[in-house]
Amino acid sequence: MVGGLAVHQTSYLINPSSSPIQGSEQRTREQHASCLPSLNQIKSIEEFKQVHAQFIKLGLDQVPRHASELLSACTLLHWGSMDYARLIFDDIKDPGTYDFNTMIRGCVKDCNSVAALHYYKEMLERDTMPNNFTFPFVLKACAQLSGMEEGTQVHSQAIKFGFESDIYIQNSLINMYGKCGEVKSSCKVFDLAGTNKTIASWSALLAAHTRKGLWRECLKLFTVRNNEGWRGDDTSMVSALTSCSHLGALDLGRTIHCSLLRNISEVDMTAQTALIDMYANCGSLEKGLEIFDRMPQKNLWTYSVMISGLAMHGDAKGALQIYSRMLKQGLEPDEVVYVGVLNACSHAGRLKEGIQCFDRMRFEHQIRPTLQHYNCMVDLMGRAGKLEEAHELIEGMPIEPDEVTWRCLLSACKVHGNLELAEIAYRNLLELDSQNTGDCIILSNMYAQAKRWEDAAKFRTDIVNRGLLQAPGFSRVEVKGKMHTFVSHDWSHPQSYQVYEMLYQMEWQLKFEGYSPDVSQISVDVNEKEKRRTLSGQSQKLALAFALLNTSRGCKIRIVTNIRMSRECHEYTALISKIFARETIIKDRHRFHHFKQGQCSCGGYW
DNA sequence: GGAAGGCTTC
Repeated sequence: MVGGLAVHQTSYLINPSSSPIQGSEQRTREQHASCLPSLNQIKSIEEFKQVHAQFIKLGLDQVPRHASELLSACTLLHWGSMDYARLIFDDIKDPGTYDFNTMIRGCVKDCNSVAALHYYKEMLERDTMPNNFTFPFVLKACAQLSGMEEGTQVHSQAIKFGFESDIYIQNSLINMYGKCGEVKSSCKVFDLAGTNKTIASWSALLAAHTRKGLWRECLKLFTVRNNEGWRGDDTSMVSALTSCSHLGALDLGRTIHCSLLRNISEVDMTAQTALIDMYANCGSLEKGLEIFDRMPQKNLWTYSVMISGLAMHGDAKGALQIYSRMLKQGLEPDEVVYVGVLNACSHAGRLKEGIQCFDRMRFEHQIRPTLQHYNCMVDLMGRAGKLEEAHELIEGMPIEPDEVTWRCLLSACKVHGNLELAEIAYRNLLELDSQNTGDCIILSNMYAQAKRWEDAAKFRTDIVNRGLLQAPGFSRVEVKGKMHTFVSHDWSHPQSYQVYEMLYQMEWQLKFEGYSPDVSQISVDVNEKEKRRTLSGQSQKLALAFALLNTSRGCKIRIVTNIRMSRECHEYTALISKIFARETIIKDRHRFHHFKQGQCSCGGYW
């Protein structure tokens, strides 16, 4: 109805009552065809069907050129329909390379890569020669599938057909290997491209590294790219920003932000979202919020990133506000949004709201909870002290719990001192063959706290007997755009001597504040002095001392660590932030802690 | 005769 109306209103159609052309010469047909609307002006599939009917009436659908045009309009325009396109394609007596390419391209656009590969196969079976346009589409289908086997085959066929040095195909290959996680192969193709390289070659290469978690390498390549004079490409910058975000590299992230503003006339939504994520993940939540508030348009990703950012910083109120704004805007939340929302509740101990959101996700938004959601819930309940309920939830889950699930329960047991349930959690971790030394250490510490030294020691020897290696705890701090990494009792840094001297001064001042380290968390039965020595050399403290030495007053200190903040370290940092009047932001394995004037943003709940 | 490549959240 709507389509019909549109057609009559625009009146560029031939009067439907006029007689069809009976096999008259091409020219008459073409004259009629010229009265038809330009295919890319069509706004809906209904309208398209009417035009298609006219083509059939005029016999134009059998003219190869027109048939191809109809096909590509139907596959590629926003209203397009692959089901209908398939009918048109099946009607073409002898489809050419262009038609096959159109179908492959359409299937890829429709995210139906399997169908795309079928058309490619059919193309070869019918001896239709693929051309330089065919391979980018087919490779994109392989990339969508993460199909390394298919991708490699197509790669050899591209070589066989002589397209080895076509830069579009090379870029598609870099992308395909990247999506398959084969970064080495991406690099190989990239190197082979030599001076052919374009800006897209770089961005595909950077994306391949980011996807694989090779963030440092991504940033190194990004620097090389910049030094070679490539500018003004926001896709590459998005990959670089993502890497900064994971590394906590704020200074570099800021530099990229500046160059985005300098080189790109209009920063798009994806880049802005990546900026918000970078700022939030690097400890500068305010800056992230500022960008978020200024964005005239936001999509699901933007909201999602902002919610997770606020959650990580323990701002549950803010996260829930953004979540309602998102709903008000009519956006349908997805499972990732709910991971953020549940995390926010968990980090702030908002048990009631967390349970409400969990229900809303399942019943109102019809999202089946994933293991990640259940893990958030176990964490939320456990840390709020509802240990039995958390245990019940695990037992009743429709999915098998994993290591994370039991570890959430274990650490909640540690916080609330429930040894009995901790033992159950630990047994389950053993059954899952967990190789994590942290689990043994938690239990060992719990026994130590209960003064059950023998049991504590048993768990320590367990670590040795099972041949477990403790992943070294490290802390990173960025000073003048350069990352410095410290492990516990580290002497490898060139400034180590000064760092330990600073540490000594810090502890001296802490003593004046009446601080005495809580050594009860150390499960080895050694003397007090030895325990104190263990505590004072922790990587976070080394990083803190280093930052105090190398940054000026008024400058915020930002540290990223891979271990979970201990009570002792928390109290230590809070006091240092007061004594040295330095705002200190620490990102531990789970969240951010903002220390200011002796207080922490988490309010002691983490 | 006509078409093409790269990016973001847990």
